[in-house]
Amino acid sequence: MSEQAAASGEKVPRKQQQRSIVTQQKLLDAAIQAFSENGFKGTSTRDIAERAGVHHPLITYHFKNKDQLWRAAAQKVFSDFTNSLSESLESHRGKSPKDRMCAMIHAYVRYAKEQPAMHKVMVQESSYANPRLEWLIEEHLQPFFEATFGLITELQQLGIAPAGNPALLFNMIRLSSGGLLALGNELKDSSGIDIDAPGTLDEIAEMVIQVFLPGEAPA
Amino acid sequence: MSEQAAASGEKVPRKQQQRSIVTQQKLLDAAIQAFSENGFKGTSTRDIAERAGVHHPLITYHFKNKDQLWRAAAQKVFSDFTNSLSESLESHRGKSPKDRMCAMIHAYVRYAKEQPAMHKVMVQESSYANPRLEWLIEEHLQPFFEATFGLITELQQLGIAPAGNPALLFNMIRLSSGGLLALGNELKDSSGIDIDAPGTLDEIAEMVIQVFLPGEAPA
DNA sequence: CATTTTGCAGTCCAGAATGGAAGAATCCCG
DNA sequence: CGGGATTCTTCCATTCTGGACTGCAAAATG
Repeated sequence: MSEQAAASGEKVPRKQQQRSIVTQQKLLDAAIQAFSENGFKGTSTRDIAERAGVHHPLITYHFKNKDQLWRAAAQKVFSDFTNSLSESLESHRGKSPKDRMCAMIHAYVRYAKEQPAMHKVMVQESSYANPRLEWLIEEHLQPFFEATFGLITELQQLGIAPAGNPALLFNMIRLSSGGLLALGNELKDSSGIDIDAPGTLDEIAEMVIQVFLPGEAPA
Repeated sequence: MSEQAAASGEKVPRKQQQRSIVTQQKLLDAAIQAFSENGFKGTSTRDIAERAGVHHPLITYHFKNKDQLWRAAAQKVFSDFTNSLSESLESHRGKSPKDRMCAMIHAYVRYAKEQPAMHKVMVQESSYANPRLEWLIEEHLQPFFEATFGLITELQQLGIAPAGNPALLFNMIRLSSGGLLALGNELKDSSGIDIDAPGTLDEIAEMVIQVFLPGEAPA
């Protein structure tokens, strides 16, 4: 479309400069960090800019306003997650439902460690009804959840996962996996669990599997 | 000590007036609500005062500052919880470990519904190391957790709870129970789970029990 | 290399949040 | 009912917040 536009006399936009990409990236990373620590209301654009090492009016320039910056940051977190997940699922295509679910849990735990902001942001935005929560659900949670409910139901029919409301079961799995990583700072002092220790991540994933998928896969 | 002080000539403080107690209560309730919605940084003392229907300098008067108000609010939430829990445990004294744990889970779910602020605040304060988190752990979480680890270990030895790190297991139970209620706003739209529907609370508790305590109690 | 667009620094503003001072109203207790 | 403590209200100075604006620097394009 844009080349056609050029042919028809409309101005064609120049390509984005490298330094601009770097600035946006720095702002997004800082925003994810800040928003996950202090929530939307509790985060000032100046704080984000400072973390990014950038003058604060650049936020207006690159993202228009605080709300759009939040959306861009959330978009990054969740699409990175989706990529990470589908990569993992890809390599387990054709395997048994239990294998696929196990792969999913491992991927989820791994990403929750790498980006604990994902879980934190979900909890924070769920605190009260707001447009960001609606956006989050529609854009990212719904599609992912609905795709997974099917797998859960299948596992229940195979006797691998316990019976009951699959949506409830799925959310418990999600909270057990993601919640632990989001609580990182607390767990060390309250329970002696060090999520940075090597092996802890796999230990968590394996325990989730053991608890939520206790049945053996049929031969 | 204070009566002796009066005898020895020191001035004895007058008793607190009723209206003062009411004001403090209103402020505490408003604070719990506000802090759980927007976190510590995201909450302004003026917002709290407004929710409480009270002039904002009264916060300074009654609680000295925002930090102390937060502590008083958290204190209320957690000691209410502790009371609710020990009441439930009291009525199951002498029962089997599994019965006691089941009672605990039901009590936890019930309280998490009544006061979702408890879970939200824990997640929010865990976002980064801070003095409030330290206080929370030392004052409320540590004691509760350590008391429960023993019960979990016992259940594992009886073959009722799955093997593995008891601290990890306990935290998964806690997150599965409390997390669902804290996500209330999200679950309805993302998963079709209505935590306000009658029976949902028991359904959650029963599923947690089914998943985390699958073994039968020995006769 | 000249021109034009893109990206950035610095400044500014109106409104909101903050802590706190000072005085008025209310209530307890003798 | 009066003195003294408690509780509340009004007001202020300072800082913070999101966002707008201007002009300069840097890079892309021909």
